[in-house]
Amino acid sequence: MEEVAKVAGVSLATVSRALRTPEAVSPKLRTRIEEVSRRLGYAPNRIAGSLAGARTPLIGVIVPSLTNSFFAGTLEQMTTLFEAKGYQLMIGQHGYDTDREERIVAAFASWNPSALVVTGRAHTRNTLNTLSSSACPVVEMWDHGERPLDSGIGFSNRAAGKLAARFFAEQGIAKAAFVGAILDKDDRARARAEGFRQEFLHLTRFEPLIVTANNRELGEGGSALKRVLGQQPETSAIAFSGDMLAVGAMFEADRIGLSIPGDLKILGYGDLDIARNTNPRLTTIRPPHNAIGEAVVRHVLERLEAPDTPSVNLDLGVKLILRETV
Amino acid sequence: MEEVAKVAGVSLATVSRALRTPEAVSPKLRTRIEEVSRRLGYAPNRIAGSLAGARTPLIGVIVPSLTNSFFAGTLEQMTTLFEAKGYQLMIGQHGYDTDREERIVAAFASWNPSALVVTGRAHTRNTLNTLSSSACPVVEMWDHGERPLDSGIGFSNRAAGKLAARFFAEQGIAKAAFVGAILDKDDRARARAEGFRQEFLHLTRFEPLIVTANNRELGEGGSALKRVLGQQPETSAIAFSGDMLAVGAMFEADRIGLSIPGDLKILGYGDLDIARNTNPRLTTIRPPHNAIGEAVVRHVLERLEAPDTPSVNLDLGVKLILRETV
DNA sequence: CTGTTAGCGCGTTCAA
DNA sequence: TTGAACGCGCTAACAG
Repeated sequence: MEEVAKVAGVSLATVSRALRTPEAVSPKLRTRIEEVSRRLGYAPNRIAGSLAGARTPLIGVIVPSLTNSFFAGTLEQMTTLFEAKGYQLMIGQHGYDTDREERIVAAFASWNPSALVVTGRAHTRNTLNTLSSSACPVVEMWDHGERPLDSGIGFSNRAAGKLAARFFAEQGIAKAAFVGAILDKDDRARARAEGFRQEFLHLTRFEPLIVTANNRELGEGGSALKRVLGQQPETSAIAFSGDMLAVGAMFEADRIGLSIPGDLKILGYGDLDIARNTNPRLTTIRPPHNAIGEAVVRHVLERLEAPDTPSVNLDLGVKLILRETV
Repeated sequence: MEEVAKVAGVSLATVSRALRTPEAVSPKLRTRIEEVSRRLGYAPNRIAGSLAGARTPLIGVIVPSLTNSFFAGTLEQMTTLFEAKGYQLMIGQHGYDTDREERIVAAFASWNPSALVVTGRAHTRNTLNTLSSSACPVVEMWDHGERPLDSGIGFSNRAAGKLAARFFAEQGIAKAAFVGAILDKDDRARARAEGFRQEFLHLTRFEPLIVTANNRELGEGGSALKRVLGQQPETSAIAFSGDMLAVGAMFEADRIGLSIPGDLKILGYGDLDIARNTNPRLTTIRPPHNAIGEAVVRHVLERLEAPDTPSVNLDLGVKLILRETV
């Protein structure tokens, strides 16, 4: 910056102003400075800028997994939208480990970002402390519940589970099952499983079978199907915690000669691209993935532009996408 | 920090040392300072630390897309490995737009990170300038070619395309096609397409049909199949630039009553989880996804620990995974 | 091993 | 509209 100032024949302060708040500098100086700094390939040091300015154009976002297409989609969307406003995303990933989340939140907070976005509502006490003592807007996304720490934008996973149960119950199904990936770690999947169980029991008086899959990938769907059929052979409908598991089960059903939906009804969750293309096409529950990303960005930007904007707590709801597997 | 120093009865420098280089402080002071800073909930300001220390525990990684499972996988792996060494990933995503890449690289460089990792070998002149004038190790990953800017870790996509062509040619196929997603933007897919075309022509004297898909998703695989069959009805083998497209084509083939591999042979690329589970199981080419992530991390850490470590240019190769669709 | 001191590169007052 | 000066919070020399 010193060099730019020297070449342009102005002071450091003027260079800073020309680049940061151009309207506060006379047009001729401004263009000269801009020209010089371009010619010299000057790139301001953001570290110094942030230290002096006490604000960082950084937004911390923490998700459980980058390979989960929901979070990847939300992140891709948020990256693009925030980038357009000059903010940079710091992305963290904790693999459904709340202790790791704690460390990541602490690390992010120490960059004092403009906003912090975390996934879900289950955090350690320390995470909560760090989050609430950081002087920026905090959004808990992908989950809806009472009293978020600051703002909450998501939907009720429990309600999504209930929706599935109600749908099965209305079809007169008695023997149902829910297959969920890593239910011990993924609170959202667990909430869906619990909602399903509770509502199905309530409506039909039958206890559904709950089976845990070891991951959310296709192959596990096939083995989970075998386990379900082993434990409860008369099962006539299965809800899955993810479309990939459901599709894996469809492939397996095909292999063992089970027809869908005749012999077995299958309900997915996620409405991934694949759900529209299987044979038969997969009936599934669609979470508001895009709406979440957009709402988070919109809300954060509002808070940043008008700091007195109040927090929100939004339930964006889910939708049943009726296709051919039920 | 001042408060911690006061309460612990030491100077600022000692607090800094106790937290940064504990071995340089006497055990009793160290424990006292650690205890006080924990009690006070002191979190060092990384911005200030980086400005003073002239090093940032930040590694910039730029990929074309977060929703592409390859990059997501590599990122997930790199996040975990780097985090264990105290580095934080800054993740950028440019959507196959080199101008956007240019802006992201510039933004990242201005945080002066410990290392910069970009995807591929095609960059704008400005990107190249920024990259080479940044004082940190630079890795171009996922692509292999001559003379990387600094280090290169990947494989030859052209060779992957040739492998597919050779495989088809050996089966005595005359009418083949290559379906690639957004070939106009994705240089790696284009390199595979070109390698395929060149080698197939060379070995069989037949020009293969090259078809561009609009995205890399399943639905497009189905429509691409229809287009291929429309333009070249006798096609007996198709290579795809991604497994998802291939699976979409398999679903569509099923719908129109084409048997695989009898009527049509299908070759994927990626060896995603789904490839092991379709009926029939998908024959595919596996890029060294995990090896890339590991090699990048290992190399960067070496360079960071021993700055005189030389650059590398690694070709990690691909592998044909023989299953049932060819 | 510990304290004192001098910046790191910039944004932002305050005067001019 | 511009320039001089200060300080953001910390680390790294240096001296003790």
